[in-house]
Amino acid sequence: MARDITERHDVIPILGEIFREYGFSGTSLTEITHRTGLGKGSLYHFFPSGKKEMAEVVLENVATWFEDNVFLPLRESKDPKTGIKIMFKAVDDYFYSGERICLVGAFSLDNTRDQFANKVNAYFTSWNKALASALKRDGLDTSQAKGIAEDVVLSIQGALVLARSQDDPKIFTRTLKRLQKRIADNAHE
Amino acid sequence: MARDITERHDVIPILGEIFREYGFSGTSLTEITHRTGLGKGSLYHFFPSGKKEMAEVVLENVATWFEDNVFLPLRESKDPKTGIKIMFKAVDDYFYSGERICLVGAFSLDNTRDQFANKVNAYFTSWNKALASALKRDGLDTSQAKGIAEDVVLSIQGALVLARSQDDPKIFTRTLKRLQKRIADNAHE
DNA sequence: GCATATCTGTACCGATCGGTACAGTATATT
DNA sequence: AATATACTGTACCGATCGGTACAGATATGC
Repeated sequence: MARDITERHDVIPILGEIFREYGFSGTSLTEITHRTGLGKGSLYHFFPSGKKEMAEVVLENVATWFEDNVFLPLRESKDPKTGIKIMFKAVDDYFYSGERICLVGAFSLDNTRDQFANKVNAYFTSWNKALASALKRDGLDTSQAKGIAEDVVLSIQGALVLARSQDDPKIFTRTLKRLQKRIADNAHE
Repeated sequence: MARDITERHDVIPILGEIFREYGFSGTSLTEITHRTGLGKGSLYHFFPSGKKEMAEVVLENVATWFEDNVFLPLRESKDPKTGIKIMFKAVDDYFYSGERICLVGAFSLDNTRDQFANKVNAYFTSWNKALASALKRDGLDTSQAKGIAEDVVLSIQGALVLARSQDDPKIFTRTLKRLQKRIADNAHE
């Protein structure tokens, strides 16, 4: 036996960055072998079903990260305001203040959308619901909470697209601030 | 001589839809020959530089459509409110009320971003500036106008991403309404 | 109707795609 | 040390990639 799971685990973040850069169809195994330092032999040992499995694992990895660091605090923080604060901090960290794009967002525009539809859909749904629940516990009525949650989630995605296209990460950080203010303004009405 | 430019012109919208569906790297010439009904011979007659030229032409086509139907009204409508109204209507039409994604947005997340960076960048910059100018003429100060313009443009992009991922176009139409209301609320403050 | 220019189908190219086969090497267990 | 299991490098596969060459069809101008 050997390092087994550990090496596989180490490779996942690298795979994530590659898929982020090139998309699913744009990512070649050659690129993967170069960046990971692993030959095809190792790659197919760790991911017997090939490229698709790699993408699925990466997607799951992203999902659990957000579950632990974003959705859970939103749902279960004693003070919902704290949960929301944690969310914005985590999001800012995760996307390197706008220098990194959202893998899930990228996959949802690709034709890969069909192949990974469930996971992509679940990611955004979870986020939306978790945020809406926090907003409700903060005193907003259901429809208000849903509306603002949707607005926030979609603005974050849009900000990432725009920041990328303009090569200006500040668009992202500005947007995050604007959204936090919007939530604060809506809360004490 | 023959139909010449006319046929080439007819093919562009089809190319646009294909690139929208598959992204740049995901689109194959085989798919293009199938959907357009043109063989490689014709394709390379009309677009001597191949796939990249096709994408560039499509991108230019999108840009001029938005210039004519969105940016120009925003900049030059006598009543800025009318210009903004025209924008929202045109955007709703263009994206089939959320059933169609933004080609430019998709390209800005792909690795193709590097190849088409200028055009992608220009598209969003023009939109932003045109909308900000309309908002200023409507009485907002410069920084307010810039902020709201950015917010609107990025929200539209985000709404398209989310609508696609959730397979729910209503997210898009809802967002458009919300944005119009936000502009109206900000105007008479 | 003949010449000219425009278009198009087909066959083909080298390169690269994702994926497989498998012998060989490392690592652990006993 | 022997054996079993986990890993890895390499050679190779058929399919498809984007792109080219070019002969033949089609249309236009005169």
